[in-house]
Amino acid sequence: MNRSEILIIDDEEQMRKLLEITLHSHDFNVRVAPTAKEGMLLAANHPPDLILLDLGLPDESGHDVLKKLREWYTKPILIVSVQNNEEDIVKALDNGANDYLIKPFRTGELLARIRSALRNTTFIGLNSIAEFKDFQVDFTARIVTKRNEQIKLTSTEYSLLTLFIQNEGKALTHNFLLKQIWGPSFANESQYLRVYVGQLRKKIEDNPNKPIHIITESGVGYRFVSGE
Amino acid sequence: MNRSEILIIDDEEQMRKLLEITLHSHDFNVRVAPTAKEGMLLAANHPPDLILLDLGLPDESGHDVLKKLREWYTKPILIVSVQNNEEDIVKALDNGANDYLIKPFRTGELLARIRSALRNTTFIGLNSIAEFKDFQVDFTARIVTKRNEQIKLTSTEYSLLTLFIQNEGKALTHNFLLKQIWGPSFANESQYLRVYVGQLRKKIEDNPNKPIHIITESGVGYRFVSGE
DNA sequence: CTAATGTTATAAAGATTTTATAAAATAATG
DNA sequence: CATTATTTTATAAAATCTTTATAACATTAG
Repeated sequence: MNRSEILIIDDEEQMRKLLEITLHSHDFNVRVAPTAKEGMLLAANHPPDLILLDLGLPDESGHDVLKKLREWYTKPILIVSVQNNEEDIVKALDNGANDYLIKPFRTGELLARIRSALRNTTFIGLNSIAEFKDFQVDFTARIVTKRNEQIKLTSTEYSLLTLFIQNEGKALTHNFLLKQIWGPSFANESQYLRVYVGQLRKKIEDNPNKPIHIITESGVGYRFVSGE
Repeated sequence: MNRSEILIIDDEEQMRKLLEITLHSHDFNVRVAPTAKEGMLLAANHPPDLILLDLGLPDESGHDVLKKLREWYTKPILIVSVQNNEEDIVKALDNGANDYLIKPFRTGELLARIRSALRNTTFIGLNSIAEFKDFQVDFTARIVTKRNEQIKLTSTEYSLLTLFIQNEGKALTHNFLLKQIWGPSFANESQYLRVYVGQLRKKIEDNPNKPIHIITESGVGYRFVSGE
């Protein structure tokens, strides 16, 4: 349940298949795109937890795709490329890539680098658990517990909660939350947020009518506070 | 200036020198340690912003050093090793290393990977706060505090206060304030301003009748002064 | 000094926007 | 196909913003 989503943007049929099978067998949900255009569209409409990006795409330079993604996408992007020259590597890393792997790569290493990158965004540690007065979140196991009872969150609810916890104390605008969870094209769908904040409150707040964790900032957005 | 500090733990004299010179010439502050023991001591006494760790140390396995460091050290650790086998790489990454470079490496790539690793951690927790004698504003969290009590401002009130603070000391005309907050078509609605200045004063001034921060400039507008 | 005029302050009523919630319709998943 | 999740719609409630009314204050002319 609640697997991390990975988007693969690569034009080689064989490579896509290999990656898809490998990742799927290691408990990731996988989406694939053979072109820059499709990749960016998929990312925008359904932001994944991590993107594997090939530099050699048929319709657009991978470097450009990287730049465009980084205008709004904040989670890890790993480059997977046959290019083994320093110029490409440095350029990609400086444009916001989190890692750069050269094809052909070792499967185990790829998986380890993916785990490492995912860990760094939730960044609290190797076995990270966020604890609050009345509930806790185990980021590595993706499990939310309230008073020792496990709570079932849908993947959207879980992403939203994670985003809130990562920005504890800060007021987050509707715009920001929508872009991060649903993608840039959903920036005006405030109603989505209301529905999901409501569902989250129902699940994690003792009294959903008087929330102590997810506070509404009228006209602005929401703020997560740990409470204590 | 504020350069990032990097700790190098490597037993090869030549490698240490090379890294030290390279990093120093790229505006990093560098400390070096030739052994695991010295490295961990240095890290503990003077935590750097990033650690470059060689796996082949004379006194202790690099993997063990990594594990021990990760018990408390949360910033990036980059492995630099001659070992090019998958087992070592996967083990290091899963033990909390942020990256793994194989010697000999390309200098430009190393620097780019260091920049990348630093980028992913440094943006956490740089918040700008404006402090005044009796109240303060945290712009990143959007929190206004008065004598340690949090104050609730509506979004218009907050915008107005922000605008005042940004132009501290200057007399701001009605026209300017109205245009900035409500837009150019509201330039004549001075009454709006009176209402909102009144509400702001009630919330941030000790004595709203004798304001010390938001001063009326009759016939002109208002002036925000820090007061001390 | 007093009245007249222009400016500012404050409370409160009315209008609008924003938010919460349930529930139905649609889509995705296994 | 059955189940679960997401999107969409509808409506009630809450919060905020706008507008009005009135009072207070200051300045200047007579």
